[in-house]
Amino acid sequence: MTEYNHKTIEAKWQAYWEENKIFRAEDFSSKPKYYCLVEFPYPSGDGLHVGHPRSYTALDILARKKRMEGYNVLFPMGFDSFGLPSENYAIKTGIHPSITTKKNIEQFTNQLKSLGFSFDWERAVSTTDPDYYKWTQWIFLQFFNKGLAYKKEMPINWCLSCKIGLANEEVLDGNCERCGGEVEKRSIDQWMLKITAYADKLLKGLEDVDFLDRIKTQQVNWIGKSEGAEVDFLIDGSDKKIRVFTTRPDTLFGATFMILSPEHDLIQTITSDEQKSEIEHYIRHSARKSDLERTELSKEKTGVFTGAYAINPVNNEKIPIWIADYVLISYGTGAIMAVPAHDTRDFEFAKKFNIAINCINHPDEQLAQKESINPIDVLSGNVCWPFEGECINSSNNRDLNLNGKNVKSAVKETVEWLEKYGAGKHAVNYKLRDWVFSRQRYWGEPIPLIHCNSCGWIPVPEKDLPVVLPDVEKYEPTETGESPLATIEEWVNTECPKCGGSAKRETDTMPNWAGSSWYFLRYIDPKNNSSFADYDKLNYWMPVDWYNGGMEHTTLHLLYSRFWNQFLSDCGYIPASEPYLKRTSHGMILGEGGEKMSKSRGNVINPDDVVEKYGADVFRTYEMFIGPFDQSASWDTKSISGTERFIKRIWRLFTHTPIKDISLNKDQLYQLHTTMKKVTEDIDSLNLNTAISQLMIFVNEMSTYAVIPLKAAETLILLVSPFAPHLSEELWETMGHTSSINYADWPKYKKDNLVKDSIIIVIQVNGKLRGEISIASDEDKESILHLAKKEKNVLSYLEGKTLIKEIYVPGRLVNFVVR
RNA sequence: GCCCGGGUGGUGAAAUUGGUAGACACAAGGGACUUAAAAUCCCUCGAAGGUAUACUUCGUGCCGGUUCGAGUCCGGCCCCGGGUACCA
Repeated sequence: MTEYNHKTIEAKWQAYWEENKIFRAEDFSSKPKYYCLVEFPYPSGDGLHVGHPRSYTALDILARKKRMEGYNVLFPMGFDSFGLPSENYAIKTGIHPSITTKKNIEQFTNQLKSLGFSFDWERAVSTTDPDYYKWTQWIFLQFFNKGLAYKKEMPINWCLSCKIGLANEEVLDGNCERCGGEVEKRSIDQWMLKITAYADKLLKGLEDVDFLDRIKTQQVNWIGKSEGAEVDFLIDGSDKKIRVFTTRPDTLFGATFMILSPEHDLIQTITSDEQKSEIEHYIRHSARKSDLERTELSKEKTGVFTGAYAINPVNNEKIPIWIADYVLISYGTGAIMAVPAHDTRDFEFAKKFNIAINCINHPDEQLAQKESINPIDVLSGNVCWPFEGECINSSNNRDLNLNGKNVKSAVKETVEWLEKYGAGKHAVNYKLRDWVFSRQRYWGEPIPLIHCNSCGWIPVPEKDLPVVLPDVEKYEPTETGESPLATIEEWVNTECPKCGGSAKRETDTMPNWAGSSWYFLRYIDPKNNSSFADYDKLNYWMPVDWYNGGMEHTTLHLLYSRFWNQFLSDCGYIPASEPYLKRTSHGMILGEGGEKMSKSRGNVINPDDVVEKYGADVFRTYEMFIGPFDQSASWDTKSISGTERFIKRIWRLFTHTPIKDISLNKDQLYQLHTTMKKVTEDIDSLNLNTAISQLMIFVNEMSTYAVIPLKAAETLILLVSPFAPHLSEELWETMGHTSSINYADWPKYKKDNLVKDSIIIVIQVNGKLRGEISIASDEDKESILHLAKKEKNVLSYLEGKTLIKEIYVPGRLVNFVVR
């Protein structure tokens, strides 16, 4: 037998798998289905990063094991190929993004194939493929038809020197990423998707799925549901009202002023003449502030008095109305009632501008002590108390008396009172905002709408989809901030599908998030021309059983794709409302120094080099052995030799030691079945580092055998096969098997074999280790205690002492408590 | 500030969820084979004391607690990483 040569072995089996379509997922198979999903990559010009295979290898291992366990596994791969780098490259070089994209996809495909992943390549999709984005556009039209897509004026990041709209990730520290120039906010009409209509459903859906807790928490926080009340304040000397949202209606008696956001539309109406110029100045000033400044300068509160007063509905007191930019137009109603005694931000503001602070909530004594706050200071208005307490000074002569009540019941009672007097109502608010779905860019899916002056916005008829991206010569957005598509007159000018009159196409394109919001559905039926995917096939495959991806996608991508799935499910196109049963996230692979890999740091590891030198099997095993899957890990070139030795040791074991069909002794059975159990369970929980270490233990053990029992050899190779599939296929074949190891039965351990003849019992005296004894595994408690007491070192600790207690933990230890 | 993770040898990490802390590896040191090197194999490897592979003490970020027994549970604190940011 020759030396281990990864190049010939890996090439041989990769070709075999492809020719024999070993990993093809079969629609409607009678086997139970299992849908394994990894996030598809953006095919960047840099090629595959060593971080990509971490997720792919882990789920590949799972997929391979599931196949061996008799599942019909769907494990697909595709490309999220719309993206800024291709477009920026086109702006620089004039090379069409589709050419760059095609080239990059080819490179990625080759790289992925060289790693031996068991993807069903026949189902590969690419979001830039018109056959794919036809359905992205179609889904958008479903949103439009259901009234969930609407146009609204929204700010974009505008680079003053490039004259181009920038994505948020292209703005670095308030400046343009490529020219370093100044970036300002500019408002333009943009398409929005009403994800807020699904806020509750997205929240509720989390109850039924198995996501890592921290992922659930992130989703919950992002949606940010808060309950409270909307309260109307009359404006003194006007018929207008200011509506505010508050989570603490119980503090209404402590409201001593109001604040409108600088963008609030009542400002012009209510501002007094003498305050007008100051107000206008403040509005202009805060509009010019970038997002960065708003947050950086967040410490110091600013604001201006409008000259107007509002009437507090619970006590009819006149309170001043201010404007301040710490109140955001995008949250709630863009206006607040300020209760400085019980809100830290309002407290800061009141202190700075000398506004009254009325304490109406007596701190809970215990809590106050914990927070080291003296209630006296709160009562006098010197310290803010935003926590739990008891209402004081909170009653009026119209049946509202909150005094003595805690926060919860006071909130309830106030809301009831407000509703009775028509001054407010129970309300719910979300941090989640509607999704800005327009980009003024070339390289994205065209939004399939046509604007007609007489009919308004009309969808492109389904038969005319996809609206294909036309060729352009220049990829830069225009002087006006419109998409480069706007300059192609023959494309823009079209007929109204409804009245036949002249009309114009929408020139905005969709964001990068669009294509990835439903790709897991297209894998199920990637060639379908009449619908995005066949219902029966969806019914067979969905939901995804296990979805793994990066932690960086656990808010937006996860939320967006759940939203699309829920929506399509509500429309009756998909059976299940939640797309993913289980979601995990892997940690990043960092450079050797523990820093992020980047060209500028010069610490980038190219997976091709590793495969060339060590082979795919070593690379895969190394990445799984590197550390706990959900935590980040630093690449360590030296450590690869550990897994390299492991792989080569298996090869040598099979090629240099005789393998005979002899039975295993009791100890060998114990070792084998312990390994079967550990590896099986560890793959199921993706604890792949410990699965590998158990395999190493077993291989080390087998190296001491003079003759290897056939059963042990076969079982080992089956257990290793998901990790090192090429090596395993090769050895499986040399052992005389004629069919692929991929469909061999996964080994099942027997409990009977997990017992050893003799075991070691540890003996402690007062909790300290003093000795150990070897006993038969069925030895009874009495004789174990008896033997333990006789152990010579233990004896010296028992002599002259009184035995108070004997503790026996079966199969583990004995502890004598003495005095 | 808030919400998550995490802190264990020189290094990456294990630890059956309260029961021998450091499995499995890397690095290091020593040895075997070899003309030599690579590869391979064997031994040592938390710290201190001790001739010792006897044994003892200390040791899982820090302080305290619960327990026969704590890396693991409870209370308080410090540091590191990620997410988020005036959300009323």
